[in-house]
Amino acid sequence: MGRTGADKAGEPSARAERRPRARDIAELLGVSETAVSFALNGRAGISDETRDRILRTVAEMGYTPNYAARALSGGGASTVGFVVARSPEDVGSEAFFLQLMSGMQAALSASDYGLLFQLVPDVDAEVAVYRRWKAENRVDGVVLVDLREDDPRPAAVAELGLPSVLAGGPDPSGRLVSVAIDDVAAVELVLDHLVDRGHHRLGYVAGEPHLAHVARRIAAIERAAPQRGVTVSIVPTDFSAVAGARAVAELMSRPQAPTALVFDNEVLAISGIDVVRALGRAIPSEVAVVSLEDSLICTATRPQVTALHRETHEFGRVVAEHLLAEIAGHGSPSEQAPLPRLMVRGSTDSAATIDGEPAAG
Amino acid sequence: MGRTGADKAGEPSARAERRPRARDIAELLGVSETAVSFALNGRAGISDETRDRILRTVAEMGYTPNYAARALSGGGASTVGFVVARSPEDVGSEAFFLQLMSGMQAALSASDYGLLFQLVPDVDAEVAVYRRWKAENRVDGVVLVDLREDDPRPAAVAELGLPSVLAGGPDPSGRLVSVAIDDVAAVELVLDHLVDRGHHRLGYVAGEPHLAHVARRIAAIERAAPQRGVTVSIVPTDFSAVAGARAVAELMSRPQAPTALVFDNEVLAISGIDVVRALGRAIPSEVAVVSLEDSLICTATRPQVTALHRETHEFGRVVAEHLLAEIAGHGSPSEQAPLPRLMVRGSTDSAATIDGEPAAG
DNA sequence: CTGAAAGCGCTTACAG
DNA sequence: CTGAAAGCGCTTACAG
Repeated sequence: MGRTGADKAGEPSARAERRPRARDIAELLGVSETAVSFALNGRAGISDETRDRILRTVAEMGYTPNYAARALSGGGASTVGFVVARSPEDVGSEAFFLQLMSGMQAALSASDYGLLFQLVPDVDAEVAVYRRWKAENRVDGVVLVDLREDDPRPAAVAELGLPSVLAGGPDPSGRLVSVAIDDVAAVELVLDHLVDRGHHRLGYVAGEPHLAHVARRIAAIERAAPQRGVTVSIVPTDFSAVAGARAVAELMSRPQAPTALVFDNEVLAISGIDVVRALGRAIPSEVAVVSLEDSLICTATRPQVTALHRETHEFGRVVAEHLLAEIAGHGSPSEQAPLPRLMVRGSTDSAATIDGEPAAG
Repeated sequence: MGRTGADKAGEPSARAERRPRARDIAELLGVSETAVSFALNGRAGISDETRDRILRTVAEMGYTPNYAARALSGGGASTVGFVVARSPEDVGSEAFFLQLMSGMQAALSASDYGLLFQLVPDVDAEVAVYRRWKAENRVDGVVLVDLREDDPRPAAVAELGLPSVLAGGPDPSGRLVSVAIDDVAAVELVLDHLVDRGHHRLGYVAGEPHLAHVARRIAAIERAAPQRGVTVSIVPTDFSAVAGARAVAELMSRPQAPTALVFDNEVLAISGIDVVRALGRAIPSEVAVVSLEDSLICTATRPQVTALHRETHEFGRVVAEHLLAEIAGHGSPSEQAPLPRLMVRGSTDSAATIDGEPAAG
């Protein structure tokens, strides 16, 4: 290997830029390898002066420890894992995941952490991945999403002793540290907006109710609607466009049909809008439409769709920072994500301007 | 560590499910650790019978080698790297990346490979990541996307000896193995469709021309249009909605305004459509619209947007398989991705049905 | 506070 | 064809 191998193979240059090792730093400074390791990992047992000298040299030489050696000897893996249990199609339609990952990156690369990504069919496979990663010391922690009822993951990561943060909590069992989303306040924002515009009969086309956040939204809307003198009919779906269309057809055929429809996400919303149109009802004058998720899709329709907008990139950054704190052992308390903003567009307000167009049109 | 540590800490169970090591297999079978390693890595030097016995036991026990130990001792890292050099916003709007990754996963997890993902601001940062990954033996290979002119990456991965595959080639320099996209045929598909519908004056709102695939599309359209008696005006943009709107405004103000507009992607298309509408031109009767990328966005507009549709998930799977072959040392020849299909929708054909709605409407 | 030594679990020359 | 040994670059008891 190393020199000999490189020379034999006639590689680029004789003084091939071999990375410095901890031992090189130690020899250079006349200290032990142990001292270098202690300095790097913030352990007690060396003088402040020695620590400073070492850290300064490390910074100068741009030394970073070999991750494989660390992982093998029980140190950290400098890697965070992110597993998503969805079918490829479901995942692909959600810009959410990529934005979340890119936000996580912002925090992770600042700390020289890598992000190991995996897509699996279900949460049991997800747990199996965690088990393997833990056994191999392959990741230092994981980010969880899409918590559902009877979810095996909180117990699994606890048993494995795998640091983790739930993106989009809270965890009802209270076991997971989370960056939570205040679905109650978010739903109230939507209701107030609709009540303002004179709506008192709502239809809510929900997602899969065994997902924790869907259940929370349903509970929130059931609680907030009566307080505002609003009646609401809730139809759960599997998030598919077909189910969304069917739900709207059913809602609109009722004797007291709703005057406003709230959709769990924008895919449901666009398929619902088609049905409303096919029934000959005008948007927003006869039926108002709101999506609880925002994306470019909401601005592609005419009228554009009023939607709750989250700063997902920032959300991801905060999640990753919590995880890093968790990994470092400073337990970070659960936190609330900033409240989403309601982007008021033409589907609830005919006076709204089209995004990206000058007010004059 | 190990037993002692676990016992002291009072962990779950005395017979904590310690993973088997290569040595355990060797002892069980009465062979040397070397033999196990050779069997696992398909190296010559052991009898077929020994190899079979080892492999059978390995399968029975579900043994997988510790990745960190392998990486440290110069074996593979069982990991593939994927770096995207874009701003977080640009990446988030492209379902393409997530679908590509999910397709790659399909091939990778079948071979127990992980996917290390990183987002960086530019290709120079990307090269720096490759350099570090290579020095640490952290990945066995990488997937490249978004090749541009004067791209430093082909030379860099070659110099580093880092196996790599270009998703969406070909590489004009011919250095990279690629899964290429036949932009010529794709563009011809679009032109034929438009000529069929009687269009002879085209406007092409292109992306950034220093991206290789954009340059290829521009060249293809410049070549194919005259062959069909079509004139085409090309306006490059930076892919932003604002630039798209400006391009359309400019094109439509020309004395001989185009009767059909082709957009490099759907984000450009939806902002272009707004401008066409604002000018009072009807789609598709006065101006036809085609997007060279498809997504849910194209089905959210009215009329829906005719678009070239790729099987990105399958594309990702093929890319990953090429990379695995590359890593294994069986150089895999470059390949062509299957031709995209043209999804004919209302923006070019008023008789087209709306996706997801029964023909009756 | 410091240093020499063992160990993590593999791979790979090298000698039989 | 096989086995004993060194080495990858760290971390961490353990003895000074």
